Amino acid sequence: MSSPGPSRARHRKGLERRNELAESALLTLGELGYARTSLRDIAANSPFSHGVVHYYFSDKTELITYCVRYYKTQCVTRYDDIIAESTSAAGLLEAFADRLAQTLVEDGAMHRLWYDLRTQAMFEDVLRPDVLMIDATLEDMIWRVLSRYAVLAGGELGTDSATAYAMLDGVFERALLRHLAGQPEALDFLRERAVAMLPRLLAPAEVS
Amino acid sequence: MSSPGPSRARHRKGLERRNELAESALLTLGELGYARTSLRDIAANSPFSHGVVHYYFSDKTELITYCVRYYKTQCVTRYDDIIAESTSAAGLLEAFADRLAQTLVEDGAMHRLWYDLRTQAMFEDVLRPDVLMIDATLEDMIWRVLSRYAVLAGGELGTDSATAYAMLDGVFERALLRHLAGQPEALDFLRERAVAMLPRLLAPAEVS
DNA sequence: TGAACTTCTTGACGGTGGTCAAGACCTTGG
DNA sequence: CCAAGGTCTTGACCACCGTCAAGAAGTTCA
Repeated sequence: MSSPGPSRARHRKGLERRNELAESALLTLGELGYARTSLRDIAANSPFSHGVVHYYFSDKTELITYCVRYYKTQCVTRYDDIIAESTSAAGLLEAFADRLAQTLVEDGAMHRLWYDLRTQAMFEDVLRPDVLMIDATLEDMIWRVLSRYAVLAGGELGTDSATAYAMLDGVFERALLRHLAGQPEALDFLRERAVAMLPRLLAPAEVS
Repeated sequence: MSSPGPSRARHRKGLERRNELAESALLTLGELGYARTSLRDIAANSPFSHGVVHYYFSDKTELITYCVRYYKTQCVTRYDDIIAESTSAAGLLEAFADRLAQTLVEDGAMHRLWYDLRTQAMFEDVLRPDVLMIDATLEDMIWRVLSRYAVLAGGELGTDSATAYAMLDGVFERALLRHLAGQPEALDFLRERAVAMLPRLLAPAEVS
């Protein structure tokens, strides 16, 4: 055989390299965006040269989709400690809002990359399965927070997880854009709106 | 002077050509997305050749930003007739939800282009001013619907326009992605969630 | 040590994209 | 009719990108 083949590289310590490349790629993608990131850019921000990508990945899209899947592992447990440690509804509300604002600042590049990939999935079919899978995972993550909040607040949730996640995500996406645009009030907006939104997602006591 | 200069082309009937090119460009952009659309693609979907773009636009980014601004004129009045014609809260709710679902299907390409551009604005500074301006316009558009709904429902609005727009936009964006992914239930999801959301944006009578 | 295999680098190829310039085509006014 | 200027096409340029192949460098094991 002239080439070792990607199936070979997939085993052994090649998996470490794949993850290593994925991490470098995610950093570059978060900085430049999906469209402007080339394989040479990714390799330049890694300890390797540009040719090595085709040793561990057969295709550029395979690298991207692998990165997308790898990205998921970085964010699924972002609020789980808050869920476990909070003992009151107000405390969870505060901690959740703070964590939202914190990750928006610290992981801003990753978040905008996620929005970029999710939007590209509207154009490219190949990205859709992975994007929808991650979106469902994020939805579950938020739903766990809300469920815990409902228990602590002593109420029932009046919304499904899809709607709750979509609404919260819309607020977060807006805050991210404003924050990246240099508007400092975006952080307080996110915090305040998150605090105000969660109680409203509980089922109302009386229906008019 | 060797070239007539873009400032010359900006006057006279050149403005018609600019709009003509912008319309062709928007169609192509909506089909391929911002990243994969080249000037040659745009020209191919227009009555002109690829060189004419640089006669009316100095730069690719100038064409894009012009397109973004031109795009605004297509969507600002999308719900104004509903606002004017509705006579009951329930009627407005129904008409608004139907219109949402209708434009999601009919103008799907334009909507995903809008989300694409808004996301690219997180990476490229040049796009930010226009994107933020259009976002504010859309926010106003939604706010007009909500204000009218509050009047017809005989209540006060319990949210600011930024939050209301962000939440509704999150639901719409989700429905669009699912719709483009071939999930037929996305349309009903959008309709139902819109109908359920608007009443909740009114100020609650009692606070627990 | 040295052969076999894995891993990585280098350099090249075809294709595409933004940009520009030269000239053709068309319109207008004298 | 012709000249002048506006409008558009054609073709080329250079840079960049994905891809691949040939071989160098490193590793493993008898």
